[in-house]
Amino acid sequence: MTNASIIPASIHHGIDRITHRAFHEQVRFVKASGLSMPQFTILMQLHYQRQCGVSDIGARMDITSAAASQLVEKLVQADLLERSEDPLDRRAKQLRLTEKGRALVETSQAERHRWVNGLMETLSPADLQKVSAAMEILATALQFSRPDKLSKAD
Amino acid sequence: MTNASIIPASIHHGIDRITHRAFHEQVRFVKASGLSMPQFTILMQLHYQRQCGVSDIGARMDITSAAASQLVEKLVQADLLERSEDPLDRRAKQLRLTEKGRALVETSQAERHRWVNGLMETLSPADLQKVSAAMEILATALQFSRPDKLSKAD
DNA sequence: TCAATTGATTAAGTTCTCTTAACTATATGC
DNA sequence: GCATATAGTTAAGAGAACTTAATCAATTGA
Repeated sequence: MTNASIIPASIHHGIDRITHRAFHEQVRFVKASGLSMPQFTILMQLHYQRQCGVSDIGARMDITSAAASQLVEKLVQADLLERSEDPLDRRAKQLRLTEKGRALVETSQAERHRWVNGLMETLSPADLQKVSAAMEILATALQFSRPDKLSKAD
Repeated sequence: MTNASIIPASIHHGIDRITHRAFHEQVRFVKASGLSMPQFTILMQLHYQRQCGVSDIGARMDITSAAASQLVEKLVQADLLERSEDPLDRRAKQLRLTEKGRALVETSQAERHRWVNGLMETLSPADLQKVSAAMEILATALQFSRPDKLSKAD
């Protein structure tokens, strides 16, 4: 660790507000889409993970694989997820977004980008540049820190 | 608007990843706290809004006031919300966080700050400084843009 | 003053998530 | 080869969040 205990409060405050806003918009979008939050969460996980099995879903969402299986079933029915047999282990299933699923995720991102743009347009070019640089730094850091893949804890 | 249509994609990408991570951690925290997401959403709304009525909750969450009333009731039972009569309009109720409610929200923020700190500690002091400056800019912008208060649309 | 509106609650019923338990099929290891 | 573990599904039922409809009390306004 390069610098411990000197993290400026401004960072916490900024992340708090971004989270609050993003969360609110996300909930609205999902509700409008007709999906439930858990269903949408699965789509997002697969967007960032490309592919995984049913029990991976359960592990990440802290629910049983039975519950995960039921949620997945609905998404498959809705043609948002593709569920195929893993050729290397025929017990397992490979889950992926369908074209329609991918499109929905992209729409949700586009919605987010819309209000982000509204925010950015209020900034001076200099501030915009600063925010852009910082975001690149953050995105890179998040890329490496991700507890995304799979934390096989317990 | 000072600058339209030239918003760098890096900003979108960064916000996307922050949102994804923050969302995941938030869901885990709420689940562990024993509350449901809608319940926790109300606590967060009151954290940022200090006080509001039952139907304000419904409006913001896109649910009927009947539903809002039921959710509020549970939070009052759990001693997380205080519900008192509005002296200026005795039909209305004033909702506020109790001390316990405030503490829970603060714990959720502390949890977020924990992983944010973990991320920040991987950065060089120079990058940390850049992120800090950008976050101040963003927090300020969000303060002014907020659709938080009440959008009395339709 | 009295009708219409508004804020909130309650009741009844629907839908969805999630759990446990039982089951199927495949894989692994002695 | 056979026992055991693993991936996933299904069924039954509990619990939560919603909705609509009915109700009550307080406010507004013509």
